[in-house]
Amino acid sequence: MVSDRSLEVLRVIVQDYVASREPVGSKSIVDRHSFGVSAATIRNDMALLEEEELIAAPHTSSGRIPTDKGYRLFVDHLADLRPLSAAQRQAIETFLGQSADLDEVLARSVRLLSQLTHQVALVQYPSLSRAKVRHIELVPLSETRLLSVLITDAGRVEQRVVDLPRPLAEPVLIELRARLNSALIGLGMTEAASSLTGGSSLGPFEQQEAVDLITGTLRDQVGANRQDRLVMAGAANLVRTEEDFTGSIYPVLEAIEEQVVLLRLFGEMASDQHGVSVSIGRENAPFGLAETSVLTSGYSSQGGNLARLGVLGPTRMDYSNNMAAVRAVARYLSRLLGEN
Amino acid sequence: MVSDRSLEVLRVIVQDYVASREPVGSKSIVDRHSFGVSAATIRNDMALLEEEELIAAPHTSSGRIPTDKGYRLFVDHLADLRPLSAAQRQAIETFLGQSADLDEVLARSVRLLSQLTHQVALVQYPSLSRAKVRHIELVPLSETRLLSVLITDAGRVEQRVVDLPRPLAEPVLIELRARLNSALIGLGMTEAASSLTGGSSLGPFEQQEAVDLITGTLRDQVGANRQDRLVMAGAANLVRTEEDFTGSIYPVLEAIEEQVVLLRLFGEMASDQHGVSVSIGRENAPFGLAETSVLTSGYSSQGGNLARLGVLGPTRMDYSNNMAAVRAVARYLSRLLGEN
DNA sequence: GATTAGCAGTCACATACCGCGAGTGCCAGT
DNA sequence: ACTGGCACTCGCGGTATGTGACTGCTAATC
Repeated sequence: MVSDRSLEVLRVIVQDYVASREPVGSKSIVDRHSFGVSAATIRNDMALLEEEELIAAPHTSSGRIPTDKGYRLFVDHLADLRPLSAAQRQAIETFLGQSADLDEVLARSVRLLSQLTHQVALVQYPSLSRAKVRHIELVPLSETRLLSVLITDAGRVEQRVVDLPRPLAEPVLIELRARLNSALIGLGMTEAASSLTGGSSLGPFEQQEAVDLITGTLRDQVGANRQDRLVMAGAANLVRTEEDFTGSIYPVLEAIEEQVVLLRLFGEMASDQHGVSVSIGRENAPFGLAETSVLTSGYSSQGGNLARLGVLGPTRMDYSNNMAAVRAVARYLSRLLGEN
Repeated sequence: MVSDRSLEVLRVIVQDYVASREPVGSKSIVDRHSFGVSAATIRNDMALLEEEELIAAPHTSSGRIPTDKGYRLFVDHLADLRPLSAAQRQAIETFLGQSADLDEVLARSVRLLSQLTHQVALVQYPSLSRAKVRHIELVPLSETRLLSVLITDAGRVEQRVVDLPRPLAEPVLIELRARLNSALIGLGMTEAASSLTGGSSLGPFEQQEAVDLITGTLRDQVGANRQDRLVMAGAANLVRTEEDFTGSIYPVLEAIEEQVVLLRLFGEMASDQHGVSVSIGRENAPFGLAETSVLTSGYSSQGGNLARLGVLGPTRMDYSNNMAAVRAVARYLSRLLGEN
C-alpha cells in the first residue's frame, strides 16, 4: 500500500501543482521540500502513487499532476483547513458588517466569496418553506392591474403582478385585503397554500372571478419556493483560469448560466448540511462540469430555512483556502441572517 | 468625397466581415455581390475608404476590416433596421407573455435579449424617483431586529433590515407603523424623504432612539434610488467571441461585473430616450471597453419611470439585428410594465 | 475620366525540421 | 530500503521554407 511518505509526496505534488500549474517532478520535490531522501526514492514513491491512480503524467517524460482521485484523497485526508488570514477576516467584516436588505446581503456575500477564493461564487436564496405569512398587501397599478405583495417573517418579500379582465371596485379590493390578512397572517406557507386552495373560505364576493384570480396568484406566491434562485459573481475568474481547461470554457460558462443545472448539483450536495462538501472533477460530469470542482456549505437564515452557497472553479484550485473561505462566509451569513 | 458606390462597398465590407470574421478583399466582394464592375475598380474605392479611415488593413497584404469610424457610418446611415423575424417575435411572446413579478420579468428579459442577440445583455432596474409611497410595513424578525418594507405604486418593493440596540415594545411598533403610514402614504419619494428628515413630525414616542433608527432607515429607503442595480446575462457569449478581442477578455469581463462602470456608461447614453443609441469601440475607452460596442434603449415602467436596457459585445457584431432586438424588447417591456 | 487587365511585391500562415532539456525508469551498488 | 548513474523519451521553442491571398501600380481600353 501507499506509505506515509508517499502520502506526503502526494500532498506536496498537489500543493506545488496548484501553485505553479507545472507538472511536478522528483527533482523539484527534493529541492523545494526537505524529505531527507534522494530524488530516486521520491521517484519510487511516485511510481506507487501512479499505480494507485492518484497522480498521472500528461506525457511520458514530464512531471506528474494529481488525478481527480488524487485531489479527492487530498481533500479528505491531507488538506489542512487553516483558518482565514487576518486580512480575509477583515474583508468579511467590512463587506457584510453594515446592515442591508436580504437581496443586498446576498449580493455582497457572493462578491465577497468570489474575491476571497478567486473563483466563481454562488449563493442560493433561502427557502421559504418554514416561513410564516406576516402581511399581505394589494397595490393597484392601473385599472385592470394590481400588485400582490406577500411579506413573510423570514424577511422575504414576494411580489407579483395580476392582470384583471375587468376593473375591480375599490371597496371590494379593500375588503378582500382585509379578509386575506385576517385569514392568513400567522399561517405557515403550506397551510396558507391549502387554505387558499379550499375554494371561497373567504366568503362570497361581488366580483368573484377577479377575486379568484387574485387568490390564485397568491396561492402561487405562497407555493413558489424561491429556493430556485441563485446569484453568481466572479465569472471573470473562470476566464483567468482558462488554461486549466482542456477545451473552451464556453460550455462551462453555459452550464453555469443555466441555473437549473447548478440547483440540481446543489441539491445533490445537500447531504452534508453544514460542513463544507466538495465535488471534484468527473464527479460533476452529469452536469457538464467534468473539469471543475464545486465546494459548498449550507447556511441557515431566520427560522431555520436552509440554503447553500459555494464556489466553482477548475479542479486545480486551492482547496484548503477555498474550503476555509466557504465555511467562514457560510457561518458569518448564518449568524447575520439567523435568529441570535 | 466618397461616392455612392464606395458607401455600398463599405456596407458589404461590414456585412461580410461581421459574418465571417475574415478581412474582406476586393476579389471576394465582386464574387459575392453583383457590383457589375471589376475587382480593380473595387480596389480603387477601397483605397478611397481607407483614406477616409473607414476601413483598415490588419497587415500589408490582406483584406480590409471596418474601423470604429466605419462602423459608426454604417450604423448611422447604412444599417437597415429590419424588423424581427417571426421566430424572434414568437420568442418574445413566449418568454415575456406569462405574468410574473418585476424581478422575474427583468430576469427573463435579460435572458431573452441575450438569446436574441447572442451577446451579453443588460437590464437596469427602473428608477423609483417618480413613484409614490403605497404602504409601509414593519416586520419583527427577532427581539432586536426588524424588517422595514416600503411598497410603492410603481410595483417596486424595497426592504431593509434594522438592528435595534434594545428590544422594541410591540405596542410602540404598531403605533409607529400606523403613524408612518398615515403620514407618508400618497407622498412622492422626494417629499417622503424630506418629511422623514424633518425630525419628529410623527409626534413623541417612548423609545425615541429606536424610532429614530427606524425612520432613518426608512429615509434611506425612500432616498435609495434603486436605479443603481442591473441584471446581466449571457456572459458566455463574450467567451464565444473571444477571438474578436486583441488581448484577453478578462479585463472586459471585469469591467462588466463592476456594475458601477456600466451604470455610468448607461448614464452617458441616456440622451436619446427611446430610440436605440449605439456606442462603438473607442468611444467606450473611458470605461475600459475600447473593443466593445454597446447598444441601449430606454424603457419606461409604471408612472413614467425610466431605465435602460441593452447589449454589449465586440465591435464586430450584427448591428442591424441587435438594434432591432434591443428596440423590440424595450418596447415590449414598456408595454408590459407601463400604464396601458 | 472612369474602368480594366496584368503583374510584381508583400506578408501572414502552415508545415517541417532540429536541438535542447527536463524528467523518467531501471539497474547495480551500498 | 535507499542512492547514483545512465540511457531514453518526448514536448517545446526556434528557424527555415513554401504557399496563397491581397494589394498597389501602370498602361491600355471604353
